[in-house]
Amino acid sequence: MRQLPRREQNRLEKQQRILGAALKVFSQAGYSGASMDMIAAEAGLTKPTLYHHFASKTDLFEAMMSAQRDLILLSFETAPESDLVDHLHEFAWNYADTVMQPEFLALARLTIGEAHRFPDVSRAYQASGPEKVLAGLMDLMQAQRALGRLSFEDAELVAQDFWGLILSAPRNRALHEPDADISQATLARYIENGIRTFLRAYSTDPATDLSRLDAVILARQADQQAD
Amino acid sequence: MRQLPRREQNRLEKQQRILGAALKVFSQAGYSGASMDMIAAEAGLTKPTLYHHFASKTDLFEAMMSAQRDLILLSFETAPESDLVDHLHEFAWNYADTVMQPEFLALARLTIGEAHRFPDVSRAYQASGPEKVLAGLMDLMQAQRALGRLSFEDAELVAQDFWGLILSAPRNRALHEPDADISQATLARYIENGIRTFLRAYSTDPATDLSRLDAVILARQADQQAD
Amino acid sequence: MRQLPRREQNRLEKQQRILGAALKVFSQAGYSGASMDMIAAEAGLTKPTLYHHFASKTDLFEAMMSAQRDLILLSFETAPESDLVDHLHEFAWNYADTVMQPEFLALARLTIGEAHRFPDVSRAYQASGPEKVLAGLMDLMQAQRALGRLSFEDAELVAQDFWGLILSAPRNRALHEPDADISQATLARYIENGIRTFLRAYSTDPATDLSRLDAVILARQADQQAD
Amino acid sequence: MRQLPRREQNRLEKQQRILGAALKVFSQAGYSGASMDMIAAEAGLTKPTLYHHFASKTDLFEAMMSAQRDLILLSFETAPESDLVDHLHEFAWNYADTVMQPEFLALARLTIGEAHRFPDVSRAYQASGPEKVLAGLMDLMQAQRALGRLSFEDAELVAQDFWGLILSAPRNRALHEPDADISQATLARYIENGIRTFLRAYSTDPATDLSRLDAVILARQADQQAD
DNA sequence: TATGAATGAGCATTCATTCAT
DNA sequence: CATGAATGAATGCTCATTCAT
Repeated sequence: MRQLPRREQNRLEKQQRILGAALKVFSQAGYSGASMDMIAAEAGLTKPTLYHHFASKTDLFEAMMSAQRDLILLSFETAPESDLVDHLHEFAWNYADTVMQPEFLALARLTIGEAHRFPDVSRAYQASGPEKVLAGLMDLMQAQRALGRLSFEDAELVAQDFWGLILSAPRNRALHEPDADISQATLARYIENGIRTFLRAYSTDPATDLSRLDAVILARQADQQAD
Repeated sequence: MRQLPRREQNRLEKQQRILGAALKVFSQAGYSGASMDMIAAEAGLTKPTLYHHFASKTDLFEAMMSAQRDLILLSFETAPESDLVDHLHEFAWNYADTVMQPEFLALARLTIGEAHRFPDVSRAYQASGPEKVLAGLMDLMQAQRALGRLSFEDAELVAQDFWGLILSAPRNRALHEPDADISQATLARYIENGIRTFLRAYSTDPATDLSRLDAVILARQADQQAD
Repeated sequence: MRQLPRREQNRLEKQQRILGAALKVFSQAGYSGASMDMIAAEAGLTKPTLYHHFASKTDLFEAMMSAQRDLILLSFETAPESDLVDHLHEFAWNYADTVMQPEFLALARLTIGEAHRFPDVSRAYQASGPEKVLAGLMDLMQAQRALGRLSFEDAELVAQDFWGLILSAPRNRALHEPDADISQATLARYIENGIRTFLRAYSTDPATDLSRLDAVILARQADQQAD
Repeated sequence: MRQLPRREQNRLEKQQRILGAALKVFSQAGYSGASMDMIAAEAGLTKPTLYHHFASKTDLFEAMMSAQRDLILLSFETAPESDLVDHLHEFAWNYADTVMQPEFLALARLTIGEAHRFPDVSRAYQASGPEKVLAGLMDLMQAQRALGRLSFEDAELVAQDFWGLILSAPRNRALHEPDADISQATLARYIENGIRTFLRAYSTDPATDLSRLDAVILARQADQQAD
């Protein structure tokens, strides 16, 4: 398909390797704590070669962030489900699985920690990550309202309620405790409770939806044990 | 009351000054980006004097964090209200006013950004901040359940739902965008919506409580305009 | 006439371009301050191409200096005048116009500044510039002595007196103040005074020659205004 | 007399040592060619200590130049002589002995070579060196005119004539050839010829003055051999 | 107890030069 | 022939930390 000349391909490969090393080192040490030497060593090349590809430390940082942003965007491709509960459940887990990955959390810590130094980077990250998700959630909510399954006025607030209910607690803990890997069980506890609370507040038929939720949860548990 | 010898008092005063300077500089530049020179200059003394009081940069960082933690604890003394809605509303605003202050946010960014380097500090911060709040919220929830005003099973999850509903959205945005000062009006939008959602999900008498909420909100608005 | 194969011609053309770029960059930044990157960029080619033509930075510097020396030699072709005063006046202006050009001065500053590092280059420059001029001046002086117009013993000293009288002051200033462009009027002041002093000291008929000088000066002024 | 606290004295001593090292290294290698490491090594201390005393390379360069300028000013304290010929002779040798010293020449080469990069330094050097001398010379000339010994109109031009006659030739050669140490005999040849030419052009009684000059020259030669 | 001065190690960045293509 | 990419060695400058006073 793509037929790049070998030169160009080599170049891109190497840039990719540098960006990967930068992600790793910056994530672990922060912007100031990371040194170009560390990144070069991690990428397996010398410092001048690094500078051959990226003109400065800030440039490298911004390029790495920008590249990560593109990856984030790829991560949020939800397969839409027709049923309300299926849809919410699917969305929640899809998002949680993405966002709770260690690399993702490390990146978020980095962005937050360097927000003062790189306000633009931080804003851009926010725009292409969380705000993108919010937009997806709003679509979901409005679709379900159109089907008569949800009842609300302000789609944005509803979307944010949903996010806050399912993920804010574990993500906050994960942000502050880098070593604590939060188990799938713990995650399930928050997510399932969050959906339940959400349904009680917004569903037009909470009783049916809550028992449907129990079924979906059981199905998922069975699925997991099969693996 | 205080009967410290003048020597000791001087010493404490100076330490306080150093810790203040450290907070300011670390918040703005991060741990690695901050230099002992900057902190000494900000505190108006020389570097060796700094080292006389704190043995190393890490020590100073940890001492500053510890001191801040104590201040955080002081901040969360809620005046309990008898009525459910009053109580939730009071709690939400009390907490929001504390937690959304610029210095508080800067500190949170710092903790999160340095979580890799100082896992203990970060965990301790978490324990004395958010977890303390959570405990308070759980008490509140259980008291209201005892009065028959709320209906739920797991107090911890309910407390976390409440927190996620009222503050996760604006706090997240504030963490990523250090310059965006979030207006009281915006904050009110999230908080009021959060309480409403919460009542719909957990109140034993949502209709009454929601109209009570409207009244409380109006009262607050009147209060604000009086100032 | 020129029957070089096109290859060779191309090669020489490129070398010329490199030498021009080197002159410009070295003049502005000095030897150490200039980088091969800057020179390559100025010449519009890549570094390895540069190294293909010149084996090292020192080589390039020396080649450039050598080339400039050849240009200097071309510059001093005086049209001899029969009359003493005409001859001195002509010579003085011819020389001044050459030597006070910005590029010439920049080159002189470069040679002097790098005299420690490149003593041979500096000596060679001296030999093909100033010493060449001095030789020409000595011829002039001896010719005029043969005609009975000048009276002296040591031709070299007389030649040097002449040079010191007409140009040492403005050239010294120009060497130290690269931005001060010395006007034609200022130059005229020094040159005319220098010739006058010279005639008073060495002419066999000062009165006649001095009034002749006034006439020549007026003629020149008229000439200038005609342009 | 001077009673500086030992601290301050130590500090000044060390600064002096640094400035001396800077003079040496900058003179030999030029501004760009000199490194802070070389200067620190020459001064017998470490780089950070250097930076403790001078905030940057440019600062150090400028401070060194400024210090040298002060030394230059000290060098030109002529003991005035009553007789015209004595006075000129005395002045010429006093000036030549100062200006032809190797360190002085090295500094002049440095200033000229870096004139592009440090125009202010170069101008300041010019102002406190050559222009100071010129002013002294003008005073001398005017005093002698008042005594009826010289005849001229423009004192500045006369002063510059004198300078150009006695020193421009050897100084120019010395600037371009750092290794060629110009002998006292050579210097004498230029100086004595220069004064002679000057007297022929400006003295009101050239015959008397020229024979007086011969006497002065012989006296000097006798003096030299006595040493 | 507080300070000015010192230092070894490290930092981002650049340089002259070389090599595979 | 010309180029993009690579590198070892500096370069200017800063840092956390220590010591003499």
